[in-house]
Amino acid sequence: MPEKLRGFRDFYPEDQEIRREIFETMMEECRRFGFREVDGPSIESVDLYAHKSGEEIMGQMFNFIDKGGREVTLVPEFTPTLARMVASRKDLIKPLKWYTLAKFWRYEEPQSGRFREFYQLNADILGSDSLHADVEVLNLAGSIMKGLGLGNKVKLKMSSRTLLDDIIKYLNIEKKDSLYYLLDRWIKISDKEKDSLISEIGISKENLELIVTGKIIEELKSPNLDRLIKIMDEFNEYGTIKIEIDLKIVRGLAYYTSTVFEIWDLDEKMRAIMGGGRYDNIISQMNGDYTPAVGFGMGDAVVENLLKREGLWYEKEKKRVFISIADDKGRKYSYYVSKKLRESGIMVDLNVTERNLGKQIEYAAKMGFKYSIILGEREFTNKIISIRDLITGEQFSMNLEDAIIKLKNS
RNA sequence: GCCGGGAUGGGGUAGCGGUGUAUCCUUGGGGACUGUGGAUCCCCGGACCCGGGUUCAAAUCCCGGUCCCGGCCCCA
Repeated sequence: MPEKLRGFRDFYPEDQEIRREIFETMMEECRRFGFREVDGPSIESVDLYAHKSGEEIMGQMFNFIDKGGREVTLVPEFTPTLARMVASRKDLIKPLKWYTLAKFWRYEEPQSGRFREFYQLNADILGSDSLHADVEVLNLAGSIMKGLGLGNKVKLKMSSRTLLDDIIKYLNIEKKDSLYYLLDRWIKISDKEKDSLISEIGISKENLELIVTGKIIEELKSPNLDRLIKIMDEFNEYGTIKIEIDLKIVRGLAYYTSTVFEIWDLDEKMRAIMGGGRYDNIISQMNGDYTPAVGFGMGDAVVENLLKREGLWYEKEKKRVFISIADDKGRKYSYYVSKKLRESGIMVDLNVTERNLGKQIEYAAKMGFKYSIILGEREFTNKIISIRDLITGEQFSMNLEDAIIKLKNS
């Protein structure tokens, strides 16, 4: 039997149904915030990602030569596609609030919370450089967390590239990139590596401490700091999840310009659940029109890990009805009954085997149905249906109209 | 791309050079049951990841690959 490809996943019903509910929760929250759904291609030209550091990025993309000789890749992220879509439509009324939930691919080694194919929700506001756009995007992210039942399990960590640049200037640090690198990897690297980076940057331990702990903001005056604090104040005004400044949040992407943020589980045992920030220059790099933007991406894998850890990975109870039949009259009657029930909006499954009644009811019970309707000559002749509650064992007979009311209300 | 640990029916496992048909549990299918339950009993199906090598003999030892779990790099 052929194996599935490394880093790819099969989703069986018992998991897929839960995933579907989670995705619906995310997208419904986007719509409630006034975001509109968009989608893009699954394959793009590698040129679209060329603004990132050259050849090195190629090893992390699922790229190949297509039959026409084009160098293409399965899309590794949404933002460049989004930028292209916005740049090529000058008639769009700004600001845009767009979301998408799609599959993305990266050719990397699979590990906890990371696969080669994954789903990612993206939500962005384009065409506003106001801090209120940042707030709206963050409120959406916080509301999604609440909607998933994770409101008190996670926190939002904020920083700002421009603020960090102010700090670098204030403290007279020359090796900016090395400092970014050090902060980004702060939790992961050993003291020895830290020391070597510290001496390379030429920063004093006291000053570094001010950055890492965030205490630096108490003595710094800067419009970028004011902006960040205003964002946080307004975010707290709306009130969804915890928020804090963490100057160690850098994010790897070159295109972020000011605000950057991540959502983490409270004890920071997992990877970031969501990440994003403000990217004001990508679209103008494509068509010259200044279109500032802010948004985030949230993958499915870490969310799933966290929901499982918190015991929230389970299917909400569903009302489901299975029709069992006792004889040929019942079989024929079942087509009429199932059609009426389905037309009234009730989800109905029915027996598609030659099994005897006992086996049918056993099947319905094992599959987790709440009710089994039983149809046979008796029901057909008397124009009734019998409903057996598979949890309590109670059984009633009634006419179809009353049964529809009962099934819809239970 | 690199490093560590794994892989035995659908799931979980025992066996770790030779011992009869590879163990046990579970799941799946059928029957006992011609209009009523996950019980019970009976029957059936189903596995040593792939390829080389060592050996009289390999599920077992060695090498390579694949996939899984985790970590590094990177993180969109």
